[in-house]
Amino acid sequence: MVNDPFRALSHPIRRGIVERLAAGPATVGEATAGFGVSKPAISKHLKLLEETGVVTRVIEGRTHRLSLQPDVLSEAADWMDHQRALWGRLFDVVDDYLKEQASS
Amino acid sequence: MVNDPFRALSHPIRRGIVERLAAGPATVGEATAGFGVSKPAISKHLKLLEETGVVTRVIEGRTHRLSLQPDVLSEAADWMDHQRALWGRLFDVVDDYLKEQASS
DNA sequence: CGGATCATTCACCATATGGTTAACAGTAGC
DNA sequence: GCTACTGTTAACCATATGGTGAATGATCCG
Repeated sequence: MVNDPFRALSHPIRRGIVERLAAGPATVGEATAGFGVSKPAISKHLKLLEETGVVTRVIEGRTHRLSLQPDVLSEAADWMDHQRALWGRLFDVVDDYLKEQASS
Repeated sequence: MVNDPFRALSHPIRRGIVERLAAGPATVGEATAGFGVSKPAISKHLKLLEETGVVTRVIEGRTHRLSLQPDVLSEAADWMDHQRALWGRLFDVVDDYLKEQASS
């Protein structure tokens, strides 16, 4: 995981931004309104989202248009799916283990 | 997202631990061998995994048995799935947008 | 030109994260 | 009891993260 999308998603404000961009591209103002932090704070979150490749930016005049980069997020989604497939079989294993403990 | 599983997954060593525990419960030694960091470093990662609820620990004699807590990871997996469902429709939107730009 | 708007960078601060070595605590086994 | 083993805690350090107010850059519009 070169770009570490999980690092990008490890802060609630950044997840909020991703949620809004999942509905389609938006400007910085649109994508980040109402988080209750200052603009420099927002700028830093956007910088990290860009560095990790989760978001791309196109400057249009004085506004910046942000877009989600699905490929990078898919890395994270795929990893999660893979793990879930494995731990799905785990419920039984844990069950067995607990029963074994209870009977000993 | 109270326990912030994404925070737990934001470090490669912690993801490595989760990957191993996805195959079933293991002791600290088993789950964390070969990461090339000291034992205190491992202890800290485990502490965070426990605090976020991703991993639970049962002390058995002098070893600690670690287990994955699927519910907490499911929160993250579900969020990712939800976002993916949304951004899946986005490919077309982005396509349209790029075409519009190219033709203007 | 001059002001309003969108957003960033600068300088600064506090806390979190990630790592180390050394010491400690508990358990197992001879 | 003593030693080996499993793992944590303590003390420390460097860097990253997350926030602020003030200043700056760039564009749009009257």
